[in-house]
Amino acid sequence: MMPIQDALEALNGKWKLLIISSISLGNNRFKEIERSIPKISSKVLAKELKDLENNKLIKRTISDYSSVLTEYTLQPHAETLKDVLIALRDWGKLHRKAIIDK
Amino acid sequence: MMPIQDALEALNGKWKLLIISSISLGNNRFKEIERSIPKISSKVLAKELKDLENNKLIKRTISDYSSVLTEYTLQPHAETLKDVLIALRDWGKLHRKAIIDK
DNA sequence: CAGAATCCTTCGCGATACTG
DNA sequence: CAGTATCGCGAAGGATTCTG
Repeated sequence: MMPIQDALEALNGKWKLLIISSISLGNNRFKEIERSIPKISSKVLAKELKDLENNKLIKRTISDYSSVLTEYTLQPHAETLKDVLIALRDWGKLHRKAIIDK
Repeated sequence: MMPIQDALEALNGKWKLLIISSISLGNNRFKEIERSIPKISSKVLAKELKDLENNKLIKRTISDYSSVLTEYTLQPHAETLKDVLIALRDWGKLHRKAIIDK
């Protein structure tokens, strides 16, 4: 039971897994991520990115003096989350069939 | 992306997956579930159980006129969530090692 | 572009007490 | 036992504006 609780705590909120998924799909810039996730605001995105960075799930790299080229990449530790994402995505499809569509 | 969002929406909050996990471990009565999840309150549990029922993830069965024998069981549709739970639990262990312990 | 600042509203959730 | 009823706080999140 406890490991699940640990995981849920690190991934709390409705955004973190989506952000990780987005980055893993090749969106590495702030605006790219923002555009890839419908309805997220820049404020929330900034905050979630910090959380993820603190939890060592992503890495922030500033490769430009003017900070216009900040990039976010997954840490190895987040790579292992892909199994979760896959399972979640598979279930999401089933769920949509079962509930949302009729 | 969207299926993940669907899944996250159905499983929102920090309790639903824990509840499903608990039921899958054999806790079928209200009090059993409550006791198995540290820190959850009866109010929150009642509300989450309703949500899960509405989403057809669990089934509520009253087998006594005085409602003292209510039981909660997983719907087939929730069984497919076990892959998510397994992935999450595996990752939770890693995460604990990586972050929480030093 | 990549955010920070501010203001404001909603909501998850806890605490406590009560009911059939 | 299996919940319901109230109260209330703090955090999450939306909208908008601003900055280097």
